[in-house]
Amino acid sequence: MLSKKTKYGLKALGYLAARYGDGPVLISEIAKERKIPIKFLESILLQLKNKGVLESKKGKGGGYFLASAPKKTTLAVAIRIVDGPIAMLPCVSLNFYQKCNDCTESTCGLNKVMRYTRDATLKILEKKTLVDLIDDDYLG
Amino acid sequence: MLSKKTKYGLKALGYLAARYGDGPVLISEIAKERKIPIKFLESILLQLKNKGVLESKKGKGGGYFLASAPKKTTLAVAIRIVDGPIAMLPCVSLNFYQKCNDCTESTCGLNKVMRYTRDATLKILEKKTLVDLIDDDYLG
DNA sequence: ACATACTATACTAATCTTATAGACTTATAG
DNA sequence: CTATAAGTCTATAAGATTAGTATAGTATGT
Repeated sequence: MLSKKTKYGLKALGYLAARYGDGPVLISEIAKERKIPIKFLESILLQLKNKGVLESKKGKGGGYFLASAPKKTTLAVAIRIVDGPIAMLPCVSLNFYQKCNDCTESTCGLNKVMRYTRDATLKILEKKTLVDLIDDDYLG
Repeated sequence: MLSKKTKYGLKALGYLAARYGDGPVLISEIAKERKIPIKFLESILLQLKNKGVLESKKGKGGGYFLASAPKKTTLAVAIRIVDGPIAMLPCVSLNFYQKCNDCTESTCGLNKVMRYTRDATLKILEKKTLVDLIDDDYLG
């Protein structure tokens, strides 16, 4: 399961994707519209900014906005920033790999199945982008 | 990510699948062979027994063994018992569903993507069984 | 009886999750 | 040039979960 933090992050990204091109959006607006605790949201957005997905503008008229077009950021990238590994086990993670110290990966049945599952998941999450997070009822 | 507990559980199931038909297998043997803390493993096996995946025999000559042929138990079933939901969000979980209180699921972009991802994952985990957990180097 | 082996309950330390609070910095409007 | 809006940074903390340990109990086979 994704953490609530990650869910909040994705919700916020969806909102910013829908508002892409409108200039900076207030944290408070996102928090209110998506029902996310504002202080919690602040740290999530900051994290996404530090990783280059978002940009921000300080001061009056400031806020957050996507660093690039919504279709440029995949969900795999977004999830990895906030949640960490996408794979079900460290020993099959591409970006957060950690060696199994209790088995031989080349012969491990579990490893094989989990690699297979990871590939299926990534096939989707690396194709889907922030565009796909925009709600159906959004009227821009 | 799956919890270590779940990984241990799957490892143990893989071991018992390889030993299917051999009669009861000692917890201590599984623990040693798969390098799992024995007391922790005990609770995992018990949980799998209570859910009908395993059976046990007490006393001398006792131990754990699969309740049915390895191919009869899917990984989806095993994972749900030890780890809980397979889906990435409660609002798209089939077995552990919880309503989203902050959005309308029918129009939510995130919901749609996560349902799609869940389906891809389940397509695999409901087809793969304990047979697939048997290590390549197992010589029965 | 006695050793073996699973069962049950309780406990704990560490970590992660989900926040909240407050001081600080920067930028714009007027 | 200053008041104020708005993001940034640091610290704190309750609560839940994870990963494991300890201890005593119950059933079984010889």
